[in-house]
Amino acid sequence: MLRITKLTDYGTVVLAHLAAHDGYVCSAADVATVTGLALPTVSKLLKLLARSGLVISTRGASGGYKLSHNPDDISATDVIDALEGPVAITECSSSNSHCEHEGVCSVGGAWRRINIAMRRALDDISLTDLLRSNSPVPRFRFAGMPITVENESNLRKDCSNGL
Amino acid sequence: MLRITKLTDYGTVVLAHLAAHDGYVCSAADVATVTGLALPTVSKLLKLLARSGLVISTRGASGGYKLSHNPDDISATDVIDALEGPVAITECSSSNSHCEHEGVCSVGGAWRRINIAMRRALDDISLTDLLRSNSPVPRFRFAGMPITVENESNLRKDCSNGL
DNA sequence: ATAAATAGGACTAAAATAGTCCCTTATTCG
DNA sequence: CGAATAAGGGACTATTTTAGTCCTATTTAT
Repeated sequence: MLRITKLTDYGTVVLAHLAAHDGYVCSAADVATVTGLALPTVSKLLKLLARSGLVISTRGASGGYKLSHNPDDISATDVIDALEGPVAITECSSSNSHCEHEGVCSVGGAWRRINIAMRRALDDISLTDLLRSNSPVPRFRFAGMPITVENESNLRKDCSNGL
Repeated sequence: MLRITKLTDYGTVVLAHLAAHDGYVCSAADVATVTGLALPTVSKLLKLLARSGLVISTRGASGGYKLSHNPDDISATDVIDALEGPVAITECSSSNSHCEHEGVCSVGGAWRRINIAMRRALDDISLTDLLRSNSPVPRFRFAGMPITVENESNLRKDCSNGL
């Protein structure tokens, strides 16, 4: 569970390479050679990353990619969203799906709430954090269920935003 | 991303039913009828939950299932582990797999560390929390990267334990 | 004995992921 | 200008994971 896809993992490697060459454009071929990943895969990754604005592309000869922001300003959530799209933790949690068991479901979106909370936690992890090799295990503290209940409209807004 | 499977979601519904009938054994058929889930599916879920010790089964006529512990003492991690098995956040993060890109991987298990941290956070969420309907979005605080680096043997222990 | 249950596993179908390839468009450089 | 380089977009296949069903064996109450 809580699995990120291989592609996201590779994506982080690719971003790491760009971060290491801050400011300089690198072609997909360069990245593939250095990272040892297959070119078509790197190509696909960079296209996705470019589309979501994490990297800036330059077309044509001597073109390539570079990070659009400082690694400190790219969050783990950004990377995941770019490469896995807005996916929900459960079927029912995506805003426009309707669960056939809604009538009898006694879970009531608990997992969805957890997912929202996790995403918020991941917002605070930057690409820099991800790259700091041998960094220790981060700490997420479960700060409990707040007293104030967020109203449903807030939840939905979160969901449509890619939870 | 961070998706739990449908089965885990259903599993929570099933556990909710058992929690609501605390102490009494319920047959898979009962649970299926009340929850509206298909019997074969409920059956499969309960078998898995029994195998991992979350529920206790009684065989034979008038047999069935009941929770093995108080809902307060069953964590979200328990449920996930029971139904999805020890799955790693990335390929490389499972202890006995070897990543073909290890030599050039500059990510160095960052996602794995995040996964470990998340699991720890989920340890603090109980089945009771999950069932409290309309409960607010929980809060996980990213408490940062600790100064003290956990040594590798500790990490491995965590991993083999299903990270 | 018989009926009611779980245990275990095999099996099929559906969905998500991974990975590759082809063609188009833009840009540089000779 | 034209050739080479590189990204953009999308289609497509294969693989893996997940979902869901079914069959047979075993256990236990009546």
